[in-house]
Amino acid sequence: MTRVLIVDDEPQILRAMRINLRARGYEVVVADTGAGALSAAASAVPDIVILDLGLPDMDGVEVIHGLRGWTRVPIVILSGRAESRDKVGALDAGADDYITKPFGIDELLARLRAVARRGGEQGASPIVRFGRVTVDLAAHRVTRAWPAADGTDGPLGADGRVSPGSGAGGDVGDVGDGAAGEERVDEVHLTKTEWGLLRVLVSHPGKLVTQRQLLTEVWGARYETETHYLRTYLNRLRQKLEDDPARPRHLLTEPGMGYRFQP
Amino acid sequence: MTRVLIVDDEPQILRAMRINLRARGYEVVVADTGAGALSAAASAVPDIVILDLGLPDMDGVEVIHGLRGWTRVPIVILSGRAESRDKVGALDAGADDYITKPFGIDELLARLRAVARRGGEQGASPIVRFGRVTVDLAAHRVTRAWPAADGTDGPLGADGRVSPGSGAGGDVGDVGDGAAGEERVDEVHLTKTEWGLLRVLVSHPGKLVTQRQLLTEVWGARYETETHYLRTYLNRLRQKLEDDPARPRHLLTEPGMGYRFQP
DNA sequence: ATCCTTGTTAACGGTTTGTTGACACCCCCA
DNA sequence: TGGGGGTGTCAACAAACCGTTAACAAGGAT
Repeated sequence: MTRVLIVDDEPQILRAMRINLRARGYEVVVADTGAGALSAAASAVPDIVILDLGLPDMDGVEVIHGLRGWTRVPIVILSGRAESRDKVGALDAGADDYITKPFGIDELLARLRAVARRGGEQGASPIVRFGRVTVDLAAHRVTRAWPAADGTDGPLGADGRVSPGSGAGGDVGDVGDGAAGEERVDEVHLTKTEWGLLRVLVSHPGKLVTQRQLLTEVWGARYETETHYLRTYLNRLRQKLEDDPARPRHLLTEPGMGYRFQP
Repeated sequence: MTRVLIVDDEPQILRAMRINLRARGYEVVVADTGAGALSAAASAVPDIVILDLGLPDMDGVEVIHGLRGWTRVPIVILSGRAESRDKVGALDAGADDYITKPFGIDELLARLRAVARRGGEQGASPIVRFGRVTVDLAAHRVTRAWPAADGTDGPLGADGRVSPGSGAGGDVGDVGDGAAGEERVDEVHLTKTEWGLLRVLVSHPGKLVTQRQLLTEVWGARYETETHYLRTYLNRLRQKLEDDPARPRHLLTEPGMGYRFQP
């Protein structure tokens, strides 16, 4: 879900936009000062920032500079001033679009889609690595490197049996050629549910995620009590991703509370 | 130097903008029709396109679609129409910004800098190759090379029967002459829908594309649930493009999630 | 020691997907 | 105006996949 930070000092505008954007499926975070905007952008890490230029504590261009110092998040300016000088200043400071009030909500939404579209395509795709596993959240792709030292280990267990859920039509195939001393990199095929679970966990690196949160985000609110799903699927993920599934090092259990992804 | 393609049918505007942009250090290419814009974009490969919506030969949104079919070059719309409906249509078709006339040249230049700032980082080759297939996104053309080793194989199966979905009036004809040791290269004819599907997939190489995204981009938002279209058309594409359509290596299914183009 | 939570494995069956074929529509052409 | 090839849409069936469930083992806490 796209997360939008709205920065405006007029409560009624803030409220109207929050309602509108939430109704369109955006996740909304708000701030009503420039300083609040900068700290909210750092903590909430929004996908888009909507910034009103007429803030009480800071000049709008200063806010843009403050953001651009460390992030390339798309910034859409809302302003009552339609003068060319203001637009040029804001755009050259690093804003991506400039809309003058009054504006239509449809136009705002279309412009948000436009900047989000561009913003989403570029930039380092969010890649998470742990152990020998690489998770590409944008491409929905998981790869796992296997040591080639002994040459025989790999997706096939020591007993030669195909481990359940790996191989068997799911894997695309080896990328490496298996030559001695080289690493083999295999695609790890995850089902929709497995992927959803892994996504939630790696999105909160190092943090404890409660069972309830996992169940609602992956299965839906009605599954809040089906904790055995978590056990089954954590087991599957560990089988596919952990070097020693019986002694997980990255997908950890916090008994009585939930699970934790340890990078 | 940044190359800008200006598309407008009013000579005086064309002239004024050419002078202004050249004075600012831009290289300027012009076109005064939609068709001319598409061919100029393909041959001149501009860094930015400035597009007037009121062209005589094509609807502006069609031009945007024609460009977005193969390139992500930033598109800035100029239009006399300020209605929300026009803006939304153009932006959702893939435009990056929308400026209503009359406009200040300073604002235009600032918006060009804003889109160029982001656009310069990407840019993909309009030609995609995988296996024996070459996809030219700019020319809307797909070719497939056949091994000439045994001399008899090709679009005709070993039993002499025309393989379903290829050939059968679709192929334009052999380009190669079939001499021993040479490769034969055949045009692969794709229908509009097939092309749209392939375009979306190869535009996101290696990434998973959800069923919803494919359906909305190729068929439209109202077809979001018609997943059987995807199955039918993926089958057709595999028949035409995969060496072994039953075991696709490049047009892959991710069960429950979507499809992936694997270069 | 016993109970509760968690881990592990296997199997069933519904759902999704692949595949084929039929049919209506449209445009071009005679 | 009628015919025919090409295309989009839809239905039906087979096959593969994966969510769900069950059963039991293991570990830890009270």
